[in-house]
Amino acid sequence: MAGATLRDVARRAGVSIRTVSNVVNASVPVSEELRTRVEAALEELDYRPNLVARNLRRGRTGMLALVVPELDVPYFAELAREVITAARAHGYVVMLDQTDGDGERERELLGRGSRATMFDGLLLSPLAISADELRTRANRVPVVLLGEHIFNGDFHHVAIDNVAAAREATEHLVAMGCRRIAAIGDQPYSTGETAQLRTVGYRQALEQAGLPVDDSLIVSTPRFHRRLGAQAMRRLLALPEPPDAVFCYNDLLALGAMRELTKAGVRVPEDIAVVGVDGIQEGEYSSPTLTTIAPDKAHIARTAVGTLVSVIEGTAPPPADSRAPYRLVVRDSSRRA
Amino acid sequence: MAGATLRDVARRAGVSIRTVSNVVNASVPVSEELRTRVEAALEELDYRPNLVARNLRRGRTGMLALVVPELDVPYFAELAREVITAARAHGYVVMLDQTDGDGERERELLGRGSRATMFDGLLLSPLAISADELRTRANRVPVVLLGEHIFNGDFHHVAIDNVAAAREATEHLVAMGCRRIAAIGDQPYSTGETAQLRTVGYRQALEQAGLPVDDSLIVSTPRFHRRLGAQAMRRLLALPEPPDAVFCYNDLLALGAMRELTKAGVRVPEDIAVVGVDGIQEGEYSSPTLTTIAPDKAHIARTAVGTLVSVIEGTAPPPADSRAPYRLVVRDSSRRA
DNA sequence: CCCAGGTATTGCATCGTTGCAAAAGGCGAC
DNA sequence: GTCGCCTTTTGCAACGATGCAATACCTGGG
Repeated sequence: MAGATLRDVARRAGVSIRTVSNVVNASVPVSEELRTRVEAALEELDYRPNLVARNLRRGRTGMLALVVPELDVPYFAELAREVITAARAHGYVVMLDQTDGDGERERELLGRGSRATMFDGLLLSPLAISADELRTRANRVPVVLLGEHIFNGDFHHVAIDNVAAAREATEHLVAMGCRRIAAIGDQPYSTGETAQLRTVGYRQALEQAGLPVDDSLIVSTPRFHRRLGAQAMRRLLALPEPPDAVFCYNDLLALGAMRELTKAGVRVPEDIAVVGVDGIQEGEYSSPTLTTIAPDKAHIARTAVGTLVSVIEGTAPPPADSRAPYRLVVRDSSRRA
Repeated sequence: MAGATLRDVARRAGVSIRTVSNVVNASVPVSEELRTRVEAALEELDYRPNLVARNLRRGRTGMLALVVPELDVPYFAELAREVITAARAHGYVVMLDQTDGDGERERELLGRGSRATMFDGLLLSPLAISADELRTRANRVPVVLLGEHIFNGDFHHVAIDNVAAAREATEHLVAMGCRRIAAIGDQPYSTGETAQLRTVGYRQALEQAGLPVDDSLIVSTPRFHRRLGAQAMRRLLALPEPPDAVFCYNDLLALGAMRELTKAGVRVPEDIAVVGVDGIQEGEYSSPTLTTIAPDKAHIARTAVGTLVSVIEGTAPPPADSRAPYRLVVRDSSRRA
C-alpha cells in the first residue's frame, strides 16, 4: 500500500538514491546500463514520486487556487472550466473553492490557518471582501482578481469593461425600438462595484438616446440568481407603466425574468425585450433564446492564469487592469421587427 | 516575502522550535509565560505554517480530488458544489479536474506522472475508463466512484438506482396518457452503463404498461448535451409517426429537445411531453419548466465524501454500492390534463 | 604509464514540520 | 535534605525529495 520511495528503488537497483532521482528527472545523463537497471526497478516497485516531498524541496506546489462565490452559477462553472484548461497548459492544477458570497469565508482564505501555503497563486472572484482587507492579508500569495475590481493599482485584475458593455446592451435595446427600458441587478450598497458600473453604462445609453432615466425602473437585487430575476420582474410588471425592455445584469436574472414574463403571458420580445450578461450556454437553448453580452471566458481565463503564472515566476509587470473582450450576441429575446 | 518558519519564531521568542510547534498546534500544554511570548512572536512575524512541510511529515494532505467529465455541465457543477461543501465539513479541500470524457485524461490521473500523491483520496465520475484499468492503476489512492458503476464489488460507488429511476420517469409519462414514448440518450456502445440501465428501465415501464417497444423511438447520443438533445428530437419529429412523449436521459438533452420542439411549433406538453434526469436548477426556470428525476445531490456528495474519508482513515467497510435517493419532480413539461 | 579533462555517480545537507523520548525543572513527601 | 514523580521543555531524527559539490570512473594524449 505504502508507495515505494527513491530509497527502495535505489536499494533494489543497487545504486544510490541520487542516481534514481537522476533517472526519474532525466536532468543529468545516466549511463545506459544503470538507466536500464533503475528503470526496471522503478517498474517493478511501481514507483511514484511523492509530490509533497518534491514540492517541499522545490518550494512550489504546481497548484493554483480558484475561488468563486458559487460554483453552481453557470458563469462561474464555465469560467472554472476554462481556468482549469488554461492552468493545465502552464503545468498547474487547480484547487477550487467557493465562498457562497460570504465575506468570512473569503477572509478565511487569506487568514492564519488557511491553506494558502499549499498553492502558488490565487485567482479570486471577490464578492464581499474589501480592498484594505485584501491588501493587508494577501501579502503572501500572488493574487489575480477576476471580475470585481476592488481597488485601483494594487492587484492584477481581469474583467470586461462593464460600463461599455452595459451601455452597448442598452443601446441595442434602444435600437430595437424600446423606449422604456428597465434594469435589473443594481447593487448600490454592495462592496463590489461591477453592478454599479453596469448601472452607469445603462444610464449613459439612455441619456445618449435622449430617453428619461426613471429610477423606478432600476431594480436592485442582492445576488444574481434566477429567482431574484423573477421577483424583480414581478415588481416591474406591477408598475402602473411597465417597461418595454429589461436589461439584466446577468443571464440568470434574465432567465428568471423571462420565466416570469412567460408565466404572466407577456410575450418576449414583442411586449418586453430582454438582454442579459455572461453568455452562458443556457441562454442558447432557452425559450426564447437569450440575447446577451458574452465575455470571452477563455480569454479571461488565459489572461488571468498567464498573469498569475508570471507573478509567481516574478516576471510580471506591475499590476494593471486587463480589459477582456466581449461580444453582444443577439438572439430571439430582443429581436424585434 | 518568504514566510517566517518555526525556526524564525523560535529564535525571536527565545525558545525551541518544538515549543513553538506546541503552541501552534496546542497539542501539548505550554506554560502561560512562554505561550504569551511565543504568541507575540508569531504575531510579529505573521507566521503561517508551511502546509507542504506539515503534510510531508504527517503523510496526509487534507485534499481530495474530484474528477468530472465536464465542469460546465450543470449537473457536475451542482454536484461539485455539494462535494466541496461536504469535504469542508470533514476538514478537506477539493482539487477539481475535468477529463472532457477523454479516456486518456482519466488514465493520466492514475498514471506514473500524475499528481495522485498530492491528495488523500479521489472521487471519480468516470466516462471512458474501464474496470480493469481502474483496478490496476488505482491501487494507490482511495477511490469512490460517482455515477458510473464500472464494476461490481471492487470500488465504493454512489449513484441512484438508474433502472428504477428510468422506469419511474417513463411510468409517469404513461400515467399522463402518453402512448408513444421515445427515449433520448441511449449509449449501447459506451463503456459506461448508466445509459444502458436507463434504457432497461424505460423498456420495463413500457412492457409493464403493455405498450410496444419501438426501437426507432430510442435515439442514441454519444454525450448528454443540449445540442445533441435538439438533434435527436429533430430525428424523432421526422418520423412518419412521431412520439407523444420523450424521456431524456438527462436534463440537458431534455432542454435541447424542448428547444427544438418550440422552434418547430410543437407544444409541450400538449403535443409532446418531456421528462429529464438530474434535477438541475435550469429546469426550474425553463419554458416550460422541466419535469425531472432529481437525485439528491447533497446526499450523494455527503455519502461519497464520507465513504472516501473512512477509506482514507482505514475504517471503511468493504466496497459496496450505495443507492442515493431521488425524487420525480413533476413540472409543466409533462403535466397534461 | 601517468595525467588531464570530461562524464557518471555519489554523499551530504536541506526544505519546514512533527513524533518520540530524553532532559530539565518544580514540588511535595519521607 | 534527598528522592521520586509530574509537568514543561527540548534535541534528534525523520518524512521523501533535490541542489550542490565532491568523488569515482573513463578515455585519450603525452
